[in-house]
Amino acid sequence: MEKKIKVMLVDDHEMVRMGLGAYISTDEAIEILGEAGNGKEGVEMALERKPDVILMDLVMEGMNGIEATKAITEAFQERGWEVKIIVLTSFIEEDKVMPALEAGAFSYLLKTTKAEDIVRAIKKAYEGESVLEGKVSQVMLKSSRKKAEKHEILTEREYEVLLELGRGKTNKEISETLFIGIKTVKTHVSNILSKLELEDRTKAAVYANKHHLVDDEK
Amino acid sequence: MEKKIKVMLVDDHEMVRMGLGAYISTDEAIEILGEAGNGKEGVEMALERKPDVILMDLVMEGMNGIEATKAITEAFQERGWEVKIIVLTSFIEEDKVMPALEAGAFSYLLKTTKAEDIVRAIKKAYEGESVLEGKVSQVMLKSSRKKAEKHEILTEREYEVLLELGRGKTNKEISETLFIGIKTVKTHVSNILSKLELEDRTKAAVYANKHHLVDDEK
DNA sequence: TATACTCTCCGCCTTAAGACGGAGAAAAAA
DNA sequence: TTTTTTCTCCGTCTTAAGGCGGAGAGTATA
Repeated sequence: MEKKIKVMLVDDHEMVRMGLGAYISTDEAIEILGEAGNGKEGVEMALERKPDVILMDLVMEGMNGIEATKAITEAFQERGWEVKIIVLTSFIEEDKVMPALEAGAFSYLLKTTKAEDIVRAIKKAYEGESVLEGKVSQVMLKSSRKKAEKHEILTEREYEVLLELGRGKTNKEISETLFIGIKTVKTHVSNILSKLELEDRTKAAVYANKHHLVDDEK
Repeated sequence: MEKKIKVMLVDDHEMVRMGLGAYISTDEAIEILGEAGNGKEGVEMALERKPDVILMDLVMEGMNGIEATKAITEAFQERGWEVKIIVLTSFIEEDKVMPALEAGAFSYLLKTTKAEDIVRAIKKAYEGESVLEGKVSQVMLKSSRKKAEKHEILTEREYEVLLELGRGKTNKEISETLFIGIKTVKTHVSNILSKLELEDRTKAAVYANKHHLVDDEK
């Protein structure tokens, strides 16, 4: 029992840190190395204190959890250190599961997870065993067997045109934006429609928006 | 000091409840009456234990915070009881601020709020003073002085047509969905375009999507 | 080198869109 | 009761869209 698992918390919710910290530190095998309130702080503290396990929130002001995870993973790799990052998130954010894992997250838990299960996950992570929230594995499966999003078969130029379609532009407007002839735009649009199996530009615009291809600020 | 403020927590994150609970109960003027892990439980417990103040999470599985707030407010009003509900949320969910307040929320705080400030808010709520996160007041201002969303000047029927446009339908498809003639659809579409100051159906479709008028499931 | 892909642009043709103006019926408001 | 709205539909006219086929130039790839 001489060596405790050194854990760090990164979360911008003070009360979450308090709750987690309080519960976790009741476990003799674990010690809390420190807490950080945002990604940047987290990265710095991690490099300073070399934790074994980091509980990382995803949604944070400034540097978010994915960026912080990536930064820490890379920095530790360079130095030959090791750390397991457990991503904690409020609810399944489907589109962030894969990026988080790619960024180097080792486990993925929901914040609704019971405290004792989190402690268990920390121990498992320390021992090299990854824990993924049930729903997460489903998301992974879905995204792996997902027949490559249709729009991925578009060429680069076609994709650009699709974005403009998603903004509601006419062929003329697109031709002016991309500095090409209207005829060319029409060719691209036709190709896009047939590749995406859509009937008209309006459906393409809806497609682009539904798939969050377009910037969302009104 | 004989009478403590009776507080209840409703949040589906056990660790938040633990953190909040632990901190809050260190304050002599406050006692934790109980914790609930979802809206339904929260409503039942509130009716049973008659708390003075409820800290209510907004995002929860099953019955969410807004519904729970409404249910509790109504039930207490019927019985002539009083309770102050403080809504807690992870980040500014602009579109939920007003609904929450309308449902009867007394204060609105972010989860990033420091624990001591939360305690302060509880005491103020008990004394009848509402606390609104700075950003919240801005949102309220924005939504109150907001020049009625353009689409609010649409007639009911036009609005229905706009929804179909947002789904990418053609005039013919819309006419079949709404059981009206194509000519009629065209009239509606023309009116919509001129009212919303848009040039074509594609822009209308984008508009509908950007304003979340359309159901979002892919 | 030969092949394939991408981006660019042409003409021709058909049709869905959209503007403009008009109008009847029903319901709500003045 | 008169007026206003709303919903419905008509005809006409113009044009943006989109399908089809072809093609030259540049670049990546086998």
